Amino acid sequence: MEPGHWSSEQSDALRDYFFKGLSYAEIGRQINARFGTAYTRNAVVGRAKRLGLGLSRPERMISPSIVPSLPGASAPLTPPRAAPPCLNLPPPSALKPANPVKLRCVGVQPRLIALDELEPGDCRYPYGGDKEGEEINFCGHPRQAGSSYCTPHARLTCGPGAARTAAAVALRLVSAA
DNA sequence: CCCTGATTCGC
DNA sequence: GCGAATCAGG
Repeated sequence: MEPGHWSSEQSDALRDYFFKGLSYAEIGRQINARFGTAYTRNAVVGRAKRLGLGLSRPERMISPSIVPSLPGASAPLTPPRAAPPCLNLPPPSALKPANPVKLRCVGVQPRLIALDELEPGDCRYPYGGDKEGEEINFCGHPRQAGSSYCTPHARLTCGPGAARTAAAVALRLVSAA
């Protein structure tokens, strides 16, 4: 895939991901993973803005700016998501305090390759298998050289004190090509 | 420190 | 038009 020109597929994917609410970085990773491209989040952002997506967004993370809150009378509209009561509050007690391997990788679309279908070079990040006896599938995205995981999962796995050298990053680009 | 989005600037 | 560099906030 020759960079420099966004295909309709990629633009569509970009729109889709963006509309879905994914962040630019996640969109970039997704598109990169799906199309084998190497778009950075900047590229995604720039493309999105030029594409006109920058204007279409009900509300983003823009919080501090113009708050038309007038003192006195200001409640013309009721809160959109006015959930009746707050009864179903899942206190920590009911929830599992231990969240050992809860995936934070939002936006990563695992192919959920079974073990026997898993090919060498596929990311071995486990999906499922939370319960004993359940089948464990794997991410299946192109894994990075020297790692058993793809880029997003490698980031997740190597949180503290993991060997993340600049060479690995460089290799990533090479292997991705 | 990490992340995020948004803009600017050079190609 | 494209993307990296850069800025600015969380």
